[in-house]
Amino acid sequence: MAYIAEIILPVYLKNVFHYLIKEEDFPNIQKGKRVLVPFGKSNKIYTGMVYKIYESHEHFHELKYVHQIVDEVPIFQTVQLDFWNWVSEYYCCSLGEVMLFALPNHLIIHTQTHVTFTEQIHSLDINTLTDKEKSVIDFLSSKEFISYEKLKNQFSDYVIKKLLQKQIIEIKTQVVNPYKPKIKTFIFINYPQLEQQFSSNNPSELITSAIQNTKSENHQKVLLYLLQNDGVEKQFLLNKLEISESVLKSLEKKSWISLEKYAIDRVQLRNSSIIQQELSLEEKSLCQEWIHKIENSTSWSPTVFFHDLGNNRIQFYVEWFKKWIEKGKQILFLVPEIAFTDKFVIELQNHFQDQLGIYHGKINDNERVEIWYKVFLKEFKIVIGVRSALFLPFTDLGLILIDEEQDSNYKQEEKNPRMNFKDSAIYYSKMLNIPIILASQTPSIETYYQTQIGKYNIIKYLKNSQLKESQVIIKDLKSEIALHQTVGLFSEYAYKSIFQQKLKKHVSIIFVNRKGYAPKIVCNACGHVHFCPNCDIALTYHKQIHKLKCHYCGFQEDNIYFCKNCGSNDLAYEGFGTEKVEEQLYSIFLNFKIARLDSENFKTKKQLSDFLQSIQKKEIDIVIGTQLITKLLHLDNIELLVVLLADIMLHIPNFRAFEYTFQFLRQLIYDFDLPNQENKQLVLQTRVPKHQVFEYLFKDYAEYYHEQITLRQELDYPPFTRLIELQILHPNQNILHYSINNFEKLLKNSYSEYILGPSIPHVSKLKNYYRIQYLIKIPKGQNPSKIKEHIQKAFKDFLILEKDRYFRIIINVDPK
DNA sequence: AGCACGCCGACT
DNA sequence: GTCGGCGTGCTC
Repeated sequence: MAYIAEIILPVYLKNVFHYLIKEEDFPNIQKGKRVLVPFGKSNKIYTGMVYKIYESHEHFHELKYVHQIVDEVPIFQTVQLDFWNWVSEYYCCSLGEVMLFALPNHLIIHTQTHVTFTEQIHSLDINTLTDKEKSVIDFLSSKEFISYEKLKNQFSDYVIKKLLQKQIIEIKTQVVNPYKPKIKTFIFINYPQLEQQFSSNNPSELITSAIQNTKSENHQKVLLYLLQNDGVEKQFLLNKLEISESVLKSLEKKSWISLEKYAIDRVQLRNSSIIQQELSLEEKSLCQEWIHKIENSTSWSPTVFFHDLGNNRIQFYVEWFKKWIEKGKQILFLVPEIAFTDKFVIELQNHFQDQLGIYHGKINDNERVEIWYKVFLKEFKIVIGVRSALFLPFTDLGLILIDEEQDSNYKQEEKNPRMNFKDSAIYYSKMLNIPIILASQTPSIETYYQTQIGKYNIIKYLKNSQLKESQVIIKDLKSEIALHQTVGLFSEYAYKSIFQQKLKKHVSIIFVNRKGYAPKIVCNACGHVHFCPNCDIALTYHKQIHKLKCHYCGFQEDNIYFCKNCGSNDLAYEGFGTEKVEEQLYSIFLNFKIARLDSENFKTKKQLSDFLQSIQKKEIDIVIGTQLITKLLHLDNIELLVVLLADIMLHIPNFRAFEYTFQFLRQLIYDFDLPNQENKQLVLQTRVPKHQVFEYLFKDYAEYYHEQITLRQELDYPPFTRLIELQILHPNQNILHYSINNFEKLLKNSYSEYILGPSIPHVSKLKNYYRIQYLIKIPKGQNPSKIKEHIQKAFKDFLILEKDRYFRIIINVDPK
């Protein structure tokens, strides 16, 4: 009889792996702990997650042993691993991929292999070696630490193998824990030494004697300071007393002080000073009522909070959060994106101080680990975070709140697991049997539908402040261009308004949906468009850095001055992004101070907060920017917002295009707080001014919803069907197109009535892979997991048939 | 997906 | 004898 553990490994393989458990490890091994296991031919050490433990007497002789158990206690609860499993099944990816995504990088321990000389090197006769071998020896002795990988890059496998055979070099593996605590040095008075030297046990007497015993003024300063502040942090002391490190060094040499190193928290409290707005008594009692309703519903179901509170909603959230913290529960507050300057973060910090964790993409790997542990140890009662915060190891989660529920960023499509974090959070909260609140000012069609059929509860809090028609100005670009009324990219109205704002010393904001200078470079001589070498998409010109970039794969190259096809220098920069608009603004609005705000030129928190300050100080007249500008809209000297191409999203090939555009525009209206501030204006420039989406802005949400839901039903789109998007990829276009028939036969041998396609996707080649796609529309009531299994089986059979390992499949469940 | 292994052709 | 390329098979 043997004990076997099922281990999840962070590799792109479908299965879990089985390992034998050493007898001495058996009492200690547990589901949810990390273990180190040897894997592959070279027995490289991987970090795995114990998923199951069982007894068996079959086939255990072929198995390897668990090398080591990493954790003292399980770092994930059973329910969390069950959730991983659900994600992997629902979104058709491996448990390993879920693990890779769920666990911070620095919690994945790996091995480093490096190459060293053996003892034999001393007795080695250099002349017996070939030139190549000698150069390897030279290379190795020139550096202290050489990884095996590096050596392999530098020299041929053959030479390395030879040297290994001759036992001149050897490969050593070393387990590396990537997490590095932040170490700071603290300074202490070395009292025992002083006591010995000056025979006293009174601290101030000792210091006085010491001071009298040194001529250095700096030494005296330090000792005096330490008398009051023993154990001060080194850097702080150096700055405070304006001394250099050598002063401390010489004191240490005398053994009068000691320097000690400690790990400290990176996660530290940031102070802020915003006056807290309080809810009215009436609002507070409303909150009570809602909480009561949420807590006392007979069966579990999500609650939709449909409101028009704008940024004030955070006050309500705080009120709810307090209730759950009182109960000793943890809270997860998911938001589509956050920056440190975020009003919400500041507000939450005011209320919850060091009980608040902030989790977003810009946090570095080490800090991530610290946050992770604070959540695990329940030091953080509440976490505001972006989607991946869903995988944090809450031990006592009591509430999930999803803000901006309608935001499509909750769906991840770039990599596996291609999951929707909103839907997954709903499922997770069901597993935990805890309440979940989906908050929105413009609920998504699908979410609202669930409230209509009674699956979700709804709390409506709508003040219905009416938007005046005069506040949203829709300008017809097409006709203005025809009549030569436009000024550059601006309608006459927008142009004049910007001048008026300047007279009022206000800032005008211009929204453009695209980064860079121009999204397309076309040769005027031969018509050649400059494409990304890896993708079927034109390169975007970024003028500021003189580079061409692919926004899909990240490819970058230096700007070109001549057409790569015909050599002509007559190149046209078609279309526009923020940079081009900025350039045009300078020529139209002379003597205006203009600033551009996009993720290209604002990489740090400080840049952004400095920028906010300069706006408040009225040092800027016009800001041009992408999505980030929504962070400015609450500032008080801003009354004009111009959207250059308001309809751009209407034209994307997606059944939700209308919904996205509507949500986007409504969101701008709320972020800008138009209904409550009559002096503000939103100018929407469009080529389709009569489009229905603009009409709906002035109408009730219900009207928009009914129209849209009817359309969805007629066209068999969600929520009336479930969609799976399927892409088959191959680096060779011909092979792909030739073989697709074989795949199709396998795919369509069942469920063919639900399968639409094949079709060429919007971008036909991405990262050097050509793609063909299918859309599968599964009617309600059909079991989608059967169909998912069928798809995966079809692809597996297809691979066996084709014997070509370059085929890949992407299964995108519930696509955007 | 990564990696080792083995076969092959090429070059000295 | 030396070297790199590429196809293949496997990972408990």
